[in-house]
Amino acid sequence: MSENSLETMRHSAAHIMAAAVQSLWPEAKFDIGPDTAEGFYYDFDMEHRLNQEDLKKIEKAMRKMIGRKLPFERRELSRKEAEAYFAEKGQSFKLQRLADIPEDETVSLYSSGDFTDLCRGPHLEHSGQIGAVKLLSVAGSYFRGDEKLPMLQRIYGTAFPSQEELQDYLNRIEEAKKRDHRKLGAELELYSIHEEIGPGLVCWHPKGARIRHIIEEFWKRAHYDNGYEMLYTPHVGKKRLWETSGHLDFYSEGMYSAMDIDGDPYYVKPMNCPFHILVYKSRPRSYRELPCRWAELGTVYRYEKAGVLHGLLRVRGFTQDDAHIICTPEQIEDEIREVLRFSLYVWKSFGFKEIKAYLATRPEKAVGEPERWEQAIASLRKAVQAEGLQCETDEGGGAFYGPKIDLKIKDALGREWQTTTIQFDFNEPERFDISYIGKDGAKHRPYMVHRALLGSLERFFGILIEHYAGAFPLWLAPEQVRILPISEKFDQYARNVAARLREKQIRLSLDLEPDTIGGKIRRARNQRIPYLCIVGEKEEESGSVALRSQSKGEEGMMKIEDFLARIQKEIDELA
RNA sequence: GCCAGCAUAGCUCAGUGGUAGAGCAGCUCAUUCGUAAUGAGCAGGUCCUCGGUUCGAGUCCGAGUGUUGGCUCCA
Repeated sequence: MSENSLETMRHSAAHIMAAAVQSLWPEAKFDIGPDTAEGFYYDFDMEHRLNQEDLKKIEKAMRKMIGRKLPFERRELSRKEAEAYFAEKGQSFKLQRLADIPEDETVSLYSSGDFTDLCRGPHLEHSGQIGAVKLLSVAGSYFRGDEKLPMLQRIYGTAFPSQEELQDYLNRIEEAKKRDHRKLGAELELYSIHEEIGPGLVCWHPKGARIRHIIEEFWKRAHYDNGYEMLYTPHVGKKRLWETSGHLDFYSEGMYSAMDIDGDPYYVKPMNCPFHILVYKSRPRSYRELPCRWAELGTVYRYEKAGVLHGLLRVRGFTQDDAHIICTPEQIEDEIREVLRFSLYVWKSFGFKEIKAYLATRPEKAVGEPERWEQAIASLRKAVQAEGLQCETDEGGGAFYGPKIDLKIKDALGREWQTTTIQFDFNEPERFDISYIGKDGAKHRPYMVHRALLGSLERFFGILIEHYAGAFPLWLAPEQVRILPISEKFDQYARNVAARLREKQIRLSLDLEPDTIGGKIRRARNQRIPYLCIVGEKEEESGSVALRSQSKGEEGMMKIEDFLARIQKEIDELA
């Protein structure tokens, strides 16, 4: 049985890679080798530590096998026979994988050349049908992904039908490297992380901070316009608070150890919710004042394992664009829908159009009555449908305290990023015993929803840098315009132009260095400045600038008023 | 945290056991220029840290720190 899909080809390529590894290191033990979204991998266990040189050797052996058009031969056999086969070969991982196969399923082996693998298939007819192959990297990987189990060596590779398609893929990787926010972050002087301060702790430089400020202003305006109020809350709280909230029971591995203040242990906050709840609890609440929509750009600190830190995308101190919505059960559906609508508006404003939803439902171990879970999930589902979002359901994937919707956005390179999260919480309202007085004069338990739209400002900034490849749209650009006089003779005119633009709050600089115009342009281009105004004799005579834009290049002479009108319009449209 | 790499000037990198190098950036001087690099000069180093081997370590060995690619986890 064979099927010539890309997945099948990659899976077959994984087999051929395993065969090549077996030919080079006969003592290797094999785990599994599936295809992935981008290619394939195979996990091995052996004494020899694989390196880059080995990948070349393996690739070479693979090419040979591909050239020999080795058939993939399927053989079905009894569980006993299969066990005997892998036991004889000393393939202990294969024996464990074999034990995972349900009793009623047939056990099949696939052979290609001297390599035989436990495999459901399907495969290509023969290895000659594998197109262009490339091995990419070696990495460690736990058996079954469990950190208590042995660490295996994983080789990642990819395969495409043709050399051209493979080259396209490799070019995309190159393009992604050029956009890497860590590289651009240093080049454009946006942020830095210092060994002396600590890993995962971010310093925002003037240009990065300027962008953050613009994001925050936009965010606050949008929240006020959409019925939210802002809170500011402290960075630390007593041990007792975190016991009440349940964080010390369920989240302690993410929290830093306590500090002593007057003999009392205090913890730095990993979340803002307990503080918001105490604001709610500061006096009795009536149903008339619900929903409460309270937002905060709350800076939190979470312990992340050293190996997972990654630029701005995974850090230990970050600012969540957090909010908590406390409302009555009758309001919950509208509230969820409103949050989702608001989130999509924010994403659109920042230039992200493709968005997918992931709904996570009740896990085995959960708090809260099942009916509440059902109502919550139903309202999440309705909201997603109402907004016409594509949605996948992750059954049992919710947190123990409530179901959630996560949004993933697609960037300019088609990569997905998890950002927005909208989470029900049936735990904390109980633990803090919060209530509201209903129409009936009785106390009722409100619903509570946590939500972060951008996720965290650090992570969002990282995504934004890569999405725009450092060339921020005009409204976000830290330096919107640079004025470049042709020579020092026109410095004064350049200053006059700058003054005209500054009156309109345009962020700009003047390049008065004694360089050639080519040198100045090059420098400005490298800084990804949206508009360059080149000024010389002709411009001075006519009260204009020679415009060069980041997106279109040379655009010719333009009156200062016309230029101002144009960029003002662009800024207003968040373009 | 675990596995495997990497760490030399602000940045990108060369330097295989014998006196630390280049380009760019910086500073100074000259040049006054029309759309992606004007020229010359100067300055710049705890070769990540600590320990070891050696007559001698940027180079070899060990430990630590940071970082990269993964695993696990997640905003």
